[in-house]
Amino acid sequence: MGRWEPDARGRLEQAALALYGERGFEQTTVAEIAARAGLTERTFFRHFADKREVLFAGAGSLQDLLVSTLDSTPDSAAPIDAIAAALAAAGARLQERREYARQRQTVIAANAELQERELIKLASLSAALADTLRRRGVTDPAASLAAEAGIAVFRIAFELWINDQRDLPQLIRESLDELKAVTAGE
Amino acid sequence: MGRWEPDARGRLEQAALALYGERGFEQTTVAEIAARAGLTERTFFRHFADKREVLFAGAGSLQDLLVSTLDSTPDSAAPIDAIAAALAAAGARLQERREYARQRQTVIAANAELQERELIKLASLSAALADTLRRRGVTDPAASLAAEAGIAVFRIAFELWINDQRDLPQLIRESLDELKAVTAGE
DNA sequence: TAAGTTGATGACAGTGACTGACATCGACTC
DNA sequence: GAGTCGATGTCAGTCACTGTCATCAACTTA
Repeated sequence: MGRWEPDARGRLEQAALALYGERGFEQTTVAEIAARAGLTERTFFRHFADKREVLFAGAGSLQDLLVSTLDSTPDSAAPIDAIAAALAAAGARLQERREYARQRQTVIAANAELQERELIKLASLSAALADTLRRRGVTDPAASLAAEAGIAVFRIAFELWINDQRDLPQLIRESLDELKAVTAGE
Repeated sequence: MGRWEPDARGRLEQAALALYGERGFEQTTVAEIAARAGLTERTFFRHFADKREVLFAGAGSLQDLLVSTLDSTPDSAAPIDAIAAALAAAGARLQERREYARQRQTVIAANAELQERELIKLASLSAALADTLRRRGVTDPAASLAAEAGIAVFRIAFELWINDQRDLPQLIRESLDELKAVTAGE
């Protein structure tokens, strides 16, 4: 056995989610999280840039999945449909950890600072999707708009999924159809 | 003359924007802002909830303008078009203080924390617009989607406006047309 | 196998954002 | 003239976050 218990990072993530759920984000100190994980406050900040980031560690891999799915979508698909397909794939991945996602979302919904962090992660996803579209030859502002609209669709569908029990990829497709109906103008 | 110089809040806003522009947001302490305004740190926090909020004091009145404009739009207009009209009105107001808006946006663009705050303000705008649509009888998720899509249109148009010299309400209308083209599916 | 290196962690002091409690004092009221 | 009020100042305290140096098991290399 090593000098330390393994997976310090994972223990910190678990301890943080548990404590944020029990007492709330603001009422939890980083020192308490670290203590529950058997570590010190200083070590927490070596693994996570700040107190919020511990809830968003998985965002990077989700973004990778989104981009690679979008990249492997045939160019024949319209940009907004290609994005929706990528979002549906990401949605399927999220759905595998429904209980975790729900618990995490409850914590985020209870705190404005965490919502801010979530919004900037979604904006980062949007930027990555727009970049990928541009590499496929989609010009701006169409690329940015398709990405932003896709993220909007995802947000709406995700919110429905948290409350209902329905299939997230399906909700994403339905939300996209709603958006198409809403924007079908003049 | 009163006991204190007038408009302490306004002086704090000016001092903060100037200092954030000169040295950057992180390199500026609240004590420095207060000193430049002839006040103390404690007084800063009586006027603004935190160090970021001093840049977002005008968000409330912009939201009021948006909502009242949307409220006075005839029900015959499609939801997305009513929202675009409200956004164009808000755009016209922003355009009256172009240089201020540009300076402020430069500061925000240079700092992730400020971008987070801006995103949650936009999300709040979106929620207010969706609420207003619901009061007009638009059902969800169409109301939320129209509001989110509208905010996406606004973001894209605003970014173009900062860089170009073109008319912001016009850019908003053009971005909406782009969105309609992008989402015109199958 | 002894010596050196590495990488994750601990210990500790320091800065700055933010808060609560209390004091101050000109303006305004009666 | 006494009392109240509202904006500000003062001060002590908590906690997020950072820089620096020490520790020590595992790994490397001669």
